[in-house]
Amino acid sequence: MLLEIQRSIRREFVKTVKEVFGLETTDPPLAFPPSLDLGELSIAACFELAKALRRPPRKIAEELAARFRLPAGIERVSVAAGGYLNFHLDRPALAEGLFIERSGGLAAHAGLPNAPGGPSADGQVETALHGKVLVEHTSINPNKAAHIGHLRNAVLGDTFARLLAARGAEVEIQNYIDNTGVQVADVIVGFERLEKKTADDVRKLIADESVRFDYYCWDLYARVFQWYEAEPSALEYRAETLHAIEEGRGETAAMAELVSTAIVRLHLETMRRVSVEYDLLAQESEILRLDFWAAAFALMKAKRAIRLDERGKNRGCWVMDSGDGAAESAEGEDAKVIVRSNGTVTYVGKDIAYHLWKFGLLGKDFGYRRFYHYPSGRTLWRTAVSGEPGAPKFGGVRTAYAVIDTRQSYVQGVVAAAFRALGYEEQAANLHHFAYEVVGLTPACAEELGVALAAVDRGRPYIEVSGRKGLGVKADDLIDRLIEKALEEVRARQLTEDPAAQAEGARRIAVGALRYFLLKFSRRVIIAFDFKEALAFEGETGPYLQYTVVRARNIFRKYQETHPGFEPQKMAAEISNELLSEFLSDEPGKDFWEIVILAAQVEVIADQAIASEEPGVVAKYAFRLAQAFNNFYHHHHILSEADPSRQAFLLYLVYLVVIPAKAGIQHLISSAQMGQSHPAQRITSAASGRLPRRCG
RNA sequence: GGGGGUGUAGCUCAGGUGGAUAGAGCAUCGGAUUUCUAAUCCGAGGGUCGCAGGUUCGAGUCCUGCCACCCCUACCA
Repeated sequence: MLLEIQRSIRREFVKTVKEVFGLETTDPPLAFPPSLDLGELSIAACFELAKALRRPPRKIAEELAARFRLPAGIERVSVAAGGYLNFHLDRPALAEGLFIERSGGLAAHAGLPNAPGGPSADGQVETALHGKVLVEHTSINPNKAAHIGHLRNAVLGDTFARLLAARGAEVEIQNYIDNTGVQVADVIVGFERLEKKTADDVRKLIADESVRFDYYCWDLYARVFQWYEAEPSALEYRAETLHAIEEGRGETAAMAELVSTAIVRLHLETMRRVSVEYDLLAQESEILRLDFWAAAFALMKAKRAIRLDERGKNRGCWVMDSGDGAAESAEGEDAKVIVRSNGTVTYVGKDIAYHLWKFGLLGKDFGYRRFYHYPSGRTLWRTAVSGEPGAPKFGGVRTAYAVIDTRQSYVQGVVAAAFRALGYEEQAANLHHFAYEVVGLTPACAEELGVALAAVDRGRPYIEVSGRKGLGVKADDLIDRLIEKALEEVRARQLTEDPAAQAEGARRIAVGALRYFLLKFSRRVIIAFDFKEALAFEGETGPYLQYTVVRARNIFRKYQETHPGFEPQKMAAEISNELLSEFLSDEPGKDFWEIVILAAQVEVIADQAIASEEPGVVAKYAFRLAQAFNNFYHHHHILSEADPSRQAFLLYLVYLVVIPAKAGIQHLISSAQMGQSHPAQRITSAASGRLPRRCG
């Protein structure tokens, strides 16, 4: 609704400028005026035009205002201050249109307004929503338990994917599994050398229900590093083990397969607890076994994207001259090694191959096998050397997002540079490194976990987590703790006696709190994790949002007790245009209107979040909306309202707010699977140690 | 050395491709309430937007130079 209005204002502005001044302009940015007295949407572009036209901006704005043909939904245009062009919406019309959209659809709007690539999506967002979109996230090394850093990755990626889906994109979610890397090798070294275990021993350990296998590996991994430090010669085992795994030979490789698969299963369970699911596990083992690299290598040699370095420190290596403007590779200093002098591929090389496959540029495909069935009905597939029938078509997308921590920006840049060197400019532009910062621990938190800190460390803003030292907060421990605390709160409130219902409520609240906590920060800032903050249920938190919706629903529920058959979504018929203008008009209706206009912004905000790759934008919005509602809730007691038409209007208003609030919550926080939700709950008006992978 | 990030209230953070009076949560203090269960609401105090220049009608936002902290810059992933 609001998207269409914005679009028509932009279009009309460009047209009017051309008519009045004979000047070609681009679409002007639209902003929200500081106060609703000034209107709902504003354009500041007249200040800019003043230069070209050599006239005062205010005069320009006035002339444009006089000639502006008002698009549908706009009541009037005004000029303010030095030259702002402000647009005042037709309030009853907007409320009505919004209600119709939100209340489910109406054939009249069938699929039109915000369909992907349709007229309303913003230019840059349009590309993202067009065709199938691949989101790669989580990608944890399968060698030990997941920690909070991994949760941040998964929650960011999952929320972003939900937002894309809500705006109409077809989304494919992949989790890259580096099951043949050094991280796995290190744990295998631990099993084989430190614990003298056979593959069969490990198999028994995995089956032993009294042992948390991922926690076991967490400790073992730390022990292996202690050993490496005490005895550097032990590093030879690491190289040896890695080679055996890469080549898939012997009991070592079998054990690695056993361990990584077991850990992957545990990671899936952990992520399922916070409502994160995947479509495909893309494994490095298949990238190796199916010679994806060979295909990529041939391509790169043919297009001369890669060269054999014959001198300097990289002698004998195939390298790429890195960076964007790298003309000045003095003695190969700026070159990135892709193939080592011993002929093996580096991690970047494998990643280039994987990404080429993502865009369907490799000319090869994986085999696929079913791996896991989610209770939600989704099937998770896993790559395999030889597949089984029935697999959907994976990869071959036009746009791909890879959620990988920011420390790997350089490496990801190399992948994009490879694309460009191969002539895939468009794909390089649609290959998004969704970079986010890591999660550290506050010094206090680290000490709480039993780490002895030096005085310098105590003064730091955060302490880096380290898988090698076994320092970090395990995801499941945190979730357990949150659930425990939520359960106390649920019991204290005595909403229900049923223990099962209490447990379910506590679980939902815990997940909501955790997901919101991880989303409320911009992805660019380091989160210094602290139990007190993460366990908070008040203020800007997930439970605050959840409770807001509960309140709204309770109003309807109670009202239904005295008015059987009442259905909020059918109120449109009862609320006349006159009533709407009466309650939304300037003076008395300002507070109401403020909420309506805020509630109308969901799609605009969602598109903004997609364009900026910041799910946090939606989190902030959902919070503002909840705040506005809670304020309203306290000032207007609806059920005891004596005036029936006023009461009807208030109920109508609650409905307008609760729909986008619910949609916001579902996308950010909740466990509900969006695909199957009621159309009105979607964010579309009518269409219905080191971190992940490459780190541990 | 090179590349990137961060620096905004006591603390943790928001601040559309420059715009109209710099915001929120927490914490502190003061109010509201036996409810459409308050996981709430209202109010108060609290700011040299790291520093210095520049660009222009207008800068927290853009440019330049500094300062501080962090990350990357492996034939590791």
